[in-house]
Amino acid sequence: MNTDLARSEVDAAPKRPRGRPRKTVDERDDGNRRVALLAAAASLFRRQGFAATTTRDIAAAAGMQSGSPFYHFKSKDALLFAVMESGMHAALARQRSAVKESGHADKPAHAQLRQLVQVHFDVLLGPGNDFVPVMLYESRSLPTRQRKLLAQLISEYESLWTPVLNALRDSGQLRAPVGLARLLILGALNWSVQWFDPKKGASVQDLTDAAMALFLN
Amino acid sequence: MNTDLARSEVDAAPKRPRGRPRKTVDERDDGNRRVALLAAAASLFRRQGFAATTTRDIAAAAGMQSGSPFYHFKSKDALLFAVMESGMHAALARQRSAVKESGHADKPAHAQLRQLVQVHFDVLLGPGNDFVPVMLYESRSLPTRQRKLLAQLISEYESLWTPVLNALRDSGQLRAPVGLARLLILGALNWSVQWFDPKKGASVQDLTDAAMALFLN
DNA sequence: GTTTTTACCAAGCATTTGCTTGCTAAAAAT
DNA sequence: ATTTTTAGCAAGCAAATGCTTGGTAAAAAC
Repeated sequence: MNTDLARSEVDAAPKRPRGRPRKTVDERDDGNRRVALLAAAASLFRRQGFAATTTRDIAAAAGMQSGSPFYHFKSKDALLFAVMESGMHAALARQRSAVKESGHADKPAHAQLRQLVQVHFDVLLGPGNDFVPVMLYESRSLPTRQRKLLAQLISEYESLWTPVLNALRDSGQLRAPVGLARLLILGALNWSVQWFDPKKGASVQDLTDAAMALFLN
Repeated sequence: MNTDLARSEVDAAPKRPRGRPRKTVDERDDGNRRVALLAAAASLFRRQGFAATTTRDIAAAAGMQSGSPFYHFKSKDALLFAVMESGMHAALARQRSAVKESGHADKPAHAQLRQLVQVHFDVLLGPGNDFVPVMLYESRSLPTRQRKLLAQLISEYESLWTPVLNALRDSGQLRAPVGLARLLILGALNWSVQWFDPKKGASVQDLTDAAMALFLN
């Protein structure tokens, strides 16, 4: 019947929730429950993977009964897509504003790369940032159509890197071909999701320094 | 009752299969069916992920009925572990013999790293090499105990890289701290599983060249 | 003050899934 | 020639899973 991804996504600006409040009257707060579902799903998808996470798990983590998530999302797939899309939009926004700042003062290319790398690490490893890792590691679970929508966003994200890498290549600080260099660099960063542990020594700053030292002359 | 991982794994050297042959008498060949199951599982686990692959899928891909894989493997988990372990053993063997060759003639450190990188790419991207990618991307689906067994093998694998990286660091060709450099480099290589397409331009040689140019001065 | 909408819950249906059981025929061992 | 082992098949069970349905109390709209 309804081919939309979410049932309450028709209007872009979500209305205040008007239904039964969670516990007390003053606890209700704009779209809270939907956001709680997204966060719970992101966390579980990241830890266990999409296929190994049940909609019951997600409902329980958000303090709901097993059928209730389907009021907010049309299907489990739609929930996955919403997690990925919102993560990707947030990442794009952060990276764009960072590029604008660091590009504005006409900083050297290596400083712009450092900025891209640092924000990227933070998007992947910052506390509560499960959305982008889910996108990186679970996109094979998406139906083709939605995967294409995401590919568009990913391509926009990558296009922020290309001019900076081109400049570094021209100035001799980057010696690999730009296309492959971008894939290898992003791979090195993305893989950090597998091993990074904030309680275990290194910080995001350390990672950024090491990456810059590794990639540039 | 039986806590072994596989039912027909008690003796290390597998006997000739003596049961009903698949189609004709001359088709039976040492452990063929078990190996066929492993290959089918590896391929499906890689394409769809472990949790999204059913034991029926695997049986069908190996030309069996749905219950038959459980004659060869105690559980779906055991099948996954067998795929990973065998992939890791093969990778270790290939890398060890490569290191022995390139270390024997006292080659310079950068040539040794090139050898490591090239073999690593080949283990990940070579035709029919699904086993190691499955290990890299599905190990979260393993029970803790078996994950620890694998961690041991991974650590052996990484220990092949450390002396080479140390030499490069000492000679000034590698400027990042060795520990983080190893993680970042392996990440860059491992991520290639996500984007590499042999029909689409680059070869494993190209990748190796680009990686060397990127990581070393 | 009445009506409508929202945000769920309680129960359950249909299907899928991992795995088991009882059996069988060919091959190997004796 | 007889016995034992191997490599399955055919059928199905119990649990888990995605999702639906009918209802309901609180809040919002009128």
